[in-house]
Amino acid sequence: MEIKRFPEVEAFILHWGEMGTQWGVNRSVSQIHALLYLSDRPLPADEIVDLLGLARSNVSTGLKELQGYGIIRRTHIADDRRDHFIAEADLWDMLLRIVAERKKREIDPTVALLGELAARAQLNDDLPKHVRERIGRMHEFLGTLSGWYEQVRGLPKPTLDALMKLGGKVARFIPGRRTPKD
Amino acid sequence: MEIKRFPEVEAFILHWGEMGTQWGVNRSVSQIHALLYLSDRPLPADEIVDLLGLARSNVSTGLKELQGYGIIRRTHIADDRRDHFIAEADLWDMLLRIVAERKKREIDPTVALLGELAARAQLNDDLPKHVRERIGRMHEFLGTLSGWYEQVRGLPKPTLDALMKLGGKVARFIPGRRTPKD
DNA sequence: TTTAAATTTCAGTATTTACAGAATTTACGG
DNA sequence: CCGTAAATTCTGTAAATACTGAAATTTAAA
Repeated sequence: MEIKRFPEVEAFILHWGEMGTQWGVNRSVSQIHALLYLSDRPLPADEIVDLLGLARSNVSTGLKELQGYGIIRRTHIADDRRDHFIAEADLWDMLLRIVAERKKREIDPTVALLGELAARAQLNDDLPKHVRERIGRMHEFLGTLSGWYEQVRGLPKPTLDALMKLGGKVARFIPGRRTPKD
Repeated sequence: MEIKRFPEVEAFILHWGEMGTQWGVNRSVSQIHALLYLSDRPLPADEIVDLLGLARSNVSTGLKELQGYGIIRRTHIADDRRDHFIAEADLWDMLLRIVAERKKREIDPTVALLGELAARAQLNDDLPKHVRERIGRMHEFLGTLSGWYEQVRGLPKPTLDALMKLGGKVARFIPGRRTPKD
């Protein structure tokens, strides 16, 4: 408790906030997330307001956004009407959820659009061939990447850890590879 | 040529621009990138100005930013003083460069900061144990992820393609795995 | 139910970011 | 070198985004 008083905590929260803005996430939202990540107990909105110096309404919106990502959840504390919030503590879970949500919001619609464009491009004979080809290639690339993520997302955490450690060495196991050196 | 006249091209550029903003990239910058991606010949800044309806200054800045990412390059055309620009056509190259640059700009500094904080946290006895632990865990996680990317980035494109196709099946090859089903 | 606390929505304001146009610098051809 | 075209930097303005405080709504305990 009184977690915010420590300069290390302060620094972490400020940096996480800046980080967020660079990736198109509202600064308040990522600060709230940082605070909850470092807290070992669920915090009510009021307390977040006090600790971060934000307006209550702002915190409310931020909490909703973080719940949308699925990286914080509401809990309840005995003899307290207020909602309390706690962050996902497992970093794999956190990352996989964030990526999944951004994929859903941004990549999936993009793939869908590219699919339509590619289809329309087939019918339009005026369209230069290289345009048709490049839209098609982007469509396929993003689609493949999406499919790959869907699969990887389902792997158990220890497997993900192992794959990380393996790094570039996974290449060894690809069938029909020319040079099995690296 | 006259590439911009086609509705499919228009749609692609507009969508790519919106996409950019969602990831913290300036709309003009990503529109310029989209245009160059669809163009089969290098374009001078003037032409980009005309096609996208942006100010010359804005295009200049955007081109510099894209060069910073390493996903467009300057070329020269015979009997033309002006710089011309062409986009990386290979999508693996494009993606790997973008991720590498964002890693350099955002992740690496974060890992560095977390390292300092973790070190400072060791000395500060007042700091709650769980805070120390969580900062440390985040540090390690992002560090591992970074190292993994450095390795994967170096793999040849066909290998990357193969890994994509393999999807979750790579898990099979992890040594000492309990259940080799999926 | 009633009432009060808790939360969310909304509308106005502030801040940040993007952009255009002017001014300046750089690079090239003569 | 000199003059001109091209490119960049800079400054003020416009647009988008974030944020607050007040009002409205929801929730839950009495």
